[in-house]
Amino acid sequence: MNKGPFFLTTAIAYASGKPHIGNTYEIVLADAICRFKKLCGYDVLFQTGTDEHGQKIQDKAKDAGMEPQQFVDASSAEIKRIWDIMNTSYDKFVRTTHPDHKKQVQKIFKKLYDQGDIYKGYYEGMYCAPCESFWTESQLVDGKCPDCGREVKSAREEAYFFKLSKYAPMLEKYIEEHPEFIQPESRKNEMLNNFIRPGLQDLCVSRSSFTWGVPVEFAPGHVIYVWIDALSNYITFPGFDVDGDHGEEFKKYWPANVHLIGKDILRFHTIYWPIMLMALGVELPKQVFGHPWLMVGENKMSKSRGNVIYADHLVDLFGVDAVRYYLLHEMPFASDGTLTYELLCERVNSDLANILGNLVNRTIAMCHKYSGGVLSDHSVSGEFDDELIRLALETPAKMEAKMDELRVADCIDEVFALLRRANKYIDETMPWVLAKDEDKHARLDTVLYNLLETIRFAATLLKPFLPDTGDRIFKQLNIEPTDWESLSEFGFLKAGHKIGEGEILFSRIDVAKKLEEIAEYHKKLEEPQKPALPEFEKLPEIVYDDFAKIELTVGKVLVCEKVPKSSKLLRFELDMGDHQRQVLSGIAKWHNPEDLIGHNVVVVTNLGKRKMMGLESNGMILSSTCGEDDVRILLADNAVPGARLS
RNA sequence: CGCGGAGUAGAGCAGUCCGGUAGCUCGUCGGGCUCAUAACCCGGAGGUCGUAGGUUCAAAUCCUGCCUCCGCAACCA
Repeated sequence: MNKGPFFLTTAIAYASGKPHIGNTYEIVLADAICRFKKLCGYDVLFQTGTDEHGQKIQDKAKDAGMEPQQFVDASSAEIKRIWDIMNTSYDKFVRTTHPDHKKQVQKIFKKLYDQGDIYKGYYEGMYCAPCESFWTESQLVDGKCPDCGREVKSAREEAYFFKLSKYAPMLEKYIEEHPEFIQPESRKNEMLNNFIRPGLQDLCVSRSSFTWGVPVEFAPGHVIYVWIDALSNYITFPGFDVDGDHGEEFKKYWPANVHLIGKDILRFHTIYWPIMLMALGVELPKQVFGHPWLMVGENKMSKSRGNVIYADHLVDLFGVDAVRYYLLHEMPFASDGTLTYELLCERVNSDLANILGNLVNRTIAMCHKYSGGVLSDHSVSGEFDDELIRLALETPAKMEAKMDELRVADCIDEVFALLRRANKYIDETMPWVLAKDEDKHARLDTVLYNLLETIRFAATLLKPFLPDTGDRIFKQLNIEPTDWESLSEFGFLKAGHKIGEGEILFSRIDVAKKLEEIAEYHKKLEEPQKPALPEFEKLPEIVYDDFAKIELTVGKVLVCEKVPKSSKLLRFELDMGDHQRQVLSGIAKWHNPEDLIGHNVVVVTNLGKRKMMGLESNGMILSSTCGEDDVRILLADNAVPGARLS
C-alpha cells in the first residue's frame, strides 16, 4: 500500500553548541510523525540537519581557537549524535556548509537580484564598533549597546535588501485562503496581525561585518544573511535547481507536507520563506507547524538559570523510550509544556510500567502458566470479547485522524485507552478462575488469544513512538513486527504459535531513590573527568642523597620544532638563565610545537648527552604520563629560567 | 497604554472557535481481585473554571474592566 509521498522537515539546528532537551523535542516529535506516517503507508522523506553559518558561529569558533569549519564539523557531529541517541529515523541529515547547497543559495540570491526582488541599498542604524553589531533605536538600552553597554554611533553600510513589501498582499491572501498553512491557528493571527498587516519592511539579506557565510558572488565582502541560507535547505537538499534542472527527490516530494519548527521562528517560516518561494516561482509548503516549548518547571531552559537538561543525560538516567514517551505524550498541543524529574518518574510508573508493562507481563506470564506458551483455537467467545475487539479494530483509524492534525499526544492516548481496556478485560474474564476449571480451558484459550492479539495491535501502533519497546513486545510475542494492513483483522496470530519469554518492559521507579541517583549523576558530571591512568610500577624507597644527585633546572622554551623525519621528537632550544641549550623530547604526538614556545619547562640538566636522529640532546624535559596514550609536558610558568628545583 | 501567551480539584492538562449536567491522567481515600512490576479493576472525596461586571432562559465558553504569572536579551526551538 502506498498512500503517496510525505515530506517533513525539522528546522535545522544552529550548530553553535550542544542541543538541550528542548531542542531535542523537535526531532523526536518529527520522528514520531514520520514513523507513524510510514506505518500508515506513506512514502516518507524526513529531513533534518544543521545550520552552520553566521556571526555567532564565527565568534564561537574564534573563542575556541578553531577554524569555523572545524568548529561546525564538531558541533554538527554532536547534534547528530544526540539525534541518534534519541533513536530518530531521519532520512537526510543536511549541513548548510555543503558545497552544493552553497552554490545553489548563491544562484537563488543571484536570481532574486537579477529579477529585481533583491536590490542594493544602505543599512542604517546605531552601530556598536566593539560588538560589530547594528541596533535599532528601540533595541538600545539607555541609548547604549544592549550587549556591552558601550556607546553606539549612527552608521550606514552598503547592503542588499529583499523586497518583501512587493509580495505581502499575495502572502496575506494565501494565508487567508489556506487556513491549514500556519498551525496551530492562534499563531496564524499572530503573524497576520503583528507583521503582515502593519506592513512588511524590506529585509536586509546581506552582511559585511563578518565573513562566515555564503559569499554574495557579485559583491565581494558580502555574505548572504543566514536565514536566506538556512531556509533554502528545505529545497536545495532534495535537489531544487534555480535553472529548473531539479533532482528526483525534489520532483517527488516538494511541496513539503510539514515544516516542523519552534514557535519562535514562525516568522521566518511563514513570512520570509513563503515570499522567497513566491519570488522563485516555487510552490509553498503545505503546512508550517510551530510547536510549543519545553520548560523546566516554571522557567525557560537556559544555562544562566542553571536548569538545562540534556537529552543524553536523561537517556542515561531513564532510557530512550521513557524520554521519548514523556516528550511526545506530555507536551500540550499548543502551549508550552514542562519537564521535571518527578513528573517524568510519575509518567514512567503509571503509564509505561503499570498500564503497558504490567499488561504485557501478566498476559505473557498467564499464557506460559496456563497453556505452556502456545496459542490454541480461539473459538469460545464470551460477553466481553466484542467490546475489546471492536476497540482494537477502531484504534488505528482513530490514531490516524489524530495524527493528521499532528495531535501526537492524543494519538498515543488512543493506544493507552486500548491497553486500559485490555487490563479491564482481564478483570472481567478472570483467567485464573477459568484455569481452575478443566471445562473452561477452551474459553481461557480464547481470552488469552484476545489479549495477545490486542497486545500485538498495541505494539504495532506504539512502535512509531517507542521503537525499542515495540520491538521488545514483538520479541515476547515471538513474531516479526506487524504492519498497518495486519490491523484490519483481529486474528493475525495463529493457533499453535509459541510465544517468547516474558521480560519486564519498564521497571517501576522509586522516585526518592531516582532523585538521589540524579543528584549523584550530576555531581559526577561536574567532577573533572579522571583519565584512566596506566598501572605504575612502585619503585623501591630511596634516600635524600639519591634525589640530590638529580639536577633539575627551569628553562624557557625559545624554539620548539619538530625534528625532520622523526614522528616522536621535538627539538627545543632553551634559555637556562646563564646559557642556552638544546634538548630533544619524544612528545611530538601530544603537543604542537608552537603551543610550547614561551613556556617554562623543567629539565634534568646533569643527565649525560645523547644523540638522537643526528642531533644532540643535553638533558631531559620532564613530562607526566597522564593516561595510556596521554603524555603532557610539565610546565613551570610561575618559575624563572635558570631556577634550580629542590 | 510596547507585543504575545496563560490562569479549570493537591499536581499536570482537555474543554473555550460553535454557550446547555465541568472531563481526563496522576495523587488521595474506600472496596474488589490475586494472573501480574504493592500491579490491575470498581467506587468516593476534592473545583463558586483568576477576579469584577455585562449579554443571555442559560456563560469555563461571548463582551468589557481589573489582578497575577510567563515569554519577547541570551547558549536558544
